[in-house]
Amino acid sequence: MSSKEKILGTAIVLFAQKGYSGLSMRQLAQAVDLSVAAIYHHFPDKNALYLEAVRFAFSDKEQVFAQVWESGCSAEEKLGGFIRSLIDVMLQDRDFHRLMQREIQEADPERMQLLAQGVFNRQFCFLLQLVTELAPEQDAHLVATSVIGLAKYYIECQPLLKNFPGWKSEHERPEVIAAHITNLVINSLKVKTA
Amino acid sequence: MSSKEKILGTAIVLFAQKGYSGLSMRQLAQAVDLSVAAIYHHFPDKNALYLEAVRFAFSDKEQVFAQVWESGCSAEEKLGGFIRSLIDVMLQDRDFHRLMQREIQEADPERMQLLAQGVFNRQFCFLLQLVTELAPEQDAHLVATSVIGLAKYYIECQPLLKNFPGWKSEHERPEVIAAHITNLVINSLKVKTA
DNA sequence: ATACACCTACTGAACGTTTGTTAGGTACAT
DNA sequence: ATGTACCTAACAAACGTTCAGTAGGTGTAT
Repeated sequence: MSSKEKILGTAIVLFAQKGYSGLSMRQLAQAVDLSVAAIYHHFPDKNALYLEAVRFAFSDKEQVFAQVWESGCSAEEKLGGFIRSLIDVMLQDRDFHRLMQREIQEADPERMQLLAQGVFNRQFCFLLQLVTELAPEQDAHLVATSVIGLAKYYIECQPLLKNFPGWKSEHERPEVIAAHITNLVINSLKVKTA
Repeated sequence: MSSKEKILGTAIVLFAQKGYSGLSMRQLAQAVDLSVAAIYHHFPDKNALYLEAVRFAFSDKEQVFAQVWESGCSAEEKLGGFIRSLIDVMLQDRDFHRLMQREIQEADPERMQLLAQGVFNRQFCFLLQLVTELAPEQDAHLVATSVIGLAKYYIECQPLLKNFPGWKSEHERPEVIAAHITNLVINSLKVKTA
């Protein structure tokens, strides 16, 4: 692995942990066992490094969902598979997820467009298509958004949710969360809406 | 309004905007038109100021929902009213909402407990009760969580969602979001689950 | 083969600025 | 006179950034 890749990989983890202004170039340099100036040899400044790290983290998430769409399952099963994959990706790559969260929080319009078009567009379109197939009379965008929102919330709010009454340990198992969301959405789609 | 309250009120807004390490004591001092030392007269250090600001922001959200629970509506209508209030609160007090998000992101277990018990407990219990009433055979915690998660996601991801295909401008109107979520959940509850 | 030029990857030390924090003092209440 | 609220000015430390320099590899002319 090249130094540049090592810097980017480490930067993802540390930016996700500490945020942009929370991570100093010296801390990053120490973490990759290089001098500060060596980082400046590879990147013009801190901001460019951050942006490249975000892009770097985005670059390998496409193929996880491909097998869901390409499977010969029914539309309902595909929806279940997608939800399960979504949760798995978020749970496995928590650094990526946290970086995402920070990006969304900052809500820079330009970067939001980059994110939507450059990263998630394919998956969202597939999901949109699936929802339309399952319930043509519903607002597909709203439903698709709900699917993603539900999955996202369960992952990121788990530390908080644990402290509410009614919580069970099975609620942190991905298959339980996925099954609940899938049920919720599919049941809702079965009922004709005004 | 006392200086201390002015400091806390401004700190909430600025911490929400820039994060803990993103806001310097000098910036805060300038924003409240005081010297840095004056802030240190009221608070021992930056961390204590932050914690007190978070508590300060938490202190006035209880009564918004009271009228929903105390209304003589049906359970279904109450759920709709709760969801609508939830969205309104989040939209109106975006600083509070962003501070919350940052807290959740940091996920300090101790603070999560403080949040759950000291701030949201009453509302969550009411919601739990409502869900149990509407669908006794379902996992009330999971359903209640879904309600909150859906509302939260729509608010915080709107800048991203705008860039996906199928988005309509009506999707940012609180009554549309509330109606969609209410429909989704109520429809789902009507169907008996395995 | 060898000297020279040139490249990339990197270092150590320093630049000026900003950071959190504090000491000492003033103005004005009680 | 005692305390509260605030100031200016300074502290050391950490910050992003730059600069001169070096070690090692590669290609080229002699």
